[in-house]
Amino acid sequence: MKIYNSATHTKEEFVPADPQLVKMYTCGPTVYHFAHIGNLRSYIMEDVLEKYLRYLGYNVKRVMNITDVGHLSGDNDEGEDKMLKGAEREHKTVMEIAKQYTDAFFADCAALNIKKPDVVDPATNCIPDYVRVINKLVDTNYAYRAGGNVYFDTAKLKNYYVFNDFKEDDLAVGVREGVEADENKRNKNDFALWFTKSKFDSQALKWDSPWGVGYPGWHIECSCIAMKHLGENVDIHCGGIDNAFPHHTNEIAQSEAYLGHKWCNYWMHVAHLNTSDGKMSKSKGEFLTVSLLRDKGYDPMEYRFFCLQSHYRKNLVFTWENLDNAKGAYNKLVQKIATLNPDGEVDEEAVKSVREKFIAQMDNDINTPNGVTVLYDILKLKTNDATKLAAIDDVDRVLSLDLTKKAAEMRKKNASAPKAGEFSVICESGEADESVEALLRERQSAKKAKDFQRADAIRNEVAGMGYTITDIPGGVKYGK
RNA sequence: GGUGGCAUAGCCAAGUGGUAAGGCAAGGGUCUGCAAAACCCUGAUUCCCCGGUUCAAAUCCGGGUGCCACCUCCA
Repeated sequence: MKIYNSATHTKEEFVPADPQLVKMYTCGPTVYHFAHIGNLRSYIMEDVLEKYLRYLGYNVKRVMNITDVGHLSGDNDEGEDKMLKGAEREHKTVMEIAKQYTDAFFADCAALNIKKPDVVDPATNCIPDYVRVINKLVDTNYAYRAGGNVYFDTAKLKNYYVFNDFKEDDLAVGVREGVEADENKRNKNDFALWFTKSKFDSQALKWDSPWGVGYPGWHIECSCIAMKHLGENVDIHCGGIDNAFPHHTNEIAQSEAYLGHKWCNYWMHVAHLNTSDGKMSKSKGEFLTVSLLRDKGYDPMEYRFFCLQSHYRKNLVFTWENLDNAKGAYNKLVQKIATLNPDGEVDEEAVKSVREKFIAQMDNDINTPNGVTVLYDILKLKTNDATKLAAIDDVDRVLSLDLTKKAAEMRKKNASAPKAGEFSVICESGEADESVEALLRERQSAKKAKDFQRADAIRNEVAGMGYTITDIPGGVKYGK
């Protein structure tokens, strides 16, 4: 498999250090609020990567952190910790907030068929690891104490800027308003490993350490949690593109300074889901969550399909119109699959050749748009339906779009349809409505009597109530 | 200001030197009392612009233009 490695800016053949086991690390969410669907885009694409590696026969150990400490809040920064801010907003403790939104995050993931990583570890669970690593960094002079805090000295590294060709002098500090340079830092991009004093003193969770009571910096979390569960090297580290600098850059700096050797071989960064006016955020515009999508009548699978139709390294613009486009395409696809007859013998050779085609596409830097196209190729195949269904199931182990499951549901719904000789009224979605059904029966009588004016009038009336109706052989379907 | 990325039909989107996949929408047809659904058919002389390399460029090179991201935290 070839994958684009942000660290080298090229597509490279993926070769794990241990051919039997891929060690994968993913930056997890900060659990101070619900995830928005842009956050979830990254996790969907990383889920595809993980499942694809398994599909290829690798064992995968995937680790994810949960950030529940030590995170500055974003815009409107008044010097508060994000977690604390969430707690104040909802009149709960920080730990309650962490639990609530961790659960909400994994519920969203489940709805989107994102597999839970093999190991999930909250940052607050790993304090001794941070202390051990920071201690060594201080001993080896990679870190220094200043103003009560411990900082990493980026000048000690030959190649600090891994992902971007930055020159330190050109970097603007405090590009946005309200951010002041930290006087304690020796170099512009030195970062805190441990705080005992910061511009805000309201941090709720604090721990004892050799440098005083305080809490860890954000970057040290991921390095230590990765080392705790994956050992001294990581094959592939994933995250949103916004994390490349400084977060991942800092992870590399501290990990390699601590270990004394190369730490992670491949870096996968997922581009952003934007709205028409830029980066999606929780505070700007509509707060787009999985539950909002559901409230608006979208199935989470439709959103997953929307994401898969686009390449992970390309910005994707979210508009309701674009989502409708994906919704239509997804449902049309399921509908086609629902017409396939599952009885019959599977042609294993044909499934194998579909598999090869799918691998050829996905091997090229996880090309999911082409992976999805394979589904359409399958439907056009000159083979029996059972074979097509088997091929779809095989590919869907990676895409996880619940295709045959949804198709079976649809088939079942259609099976409850009209019995011969009588006229059936079938409610497709929403609550069955007696008055609508009576109207539809009246429409049928009108049609029989060739009173089409009356029949159309009834259709308009029912449409006015928010229903769409579809005539089918022997009956009529209606739904919201 | 610096750095990185992107620019392909109404929309989503693949394609990294050999003459523009796929999907959605739209239009036409079949079917239907009319619709809807389903099925069939129809799309870019051209890939942001201008130069260059080459027998051959959407693909490579140079120069523009536009958009996005990062440089406080963010997926």
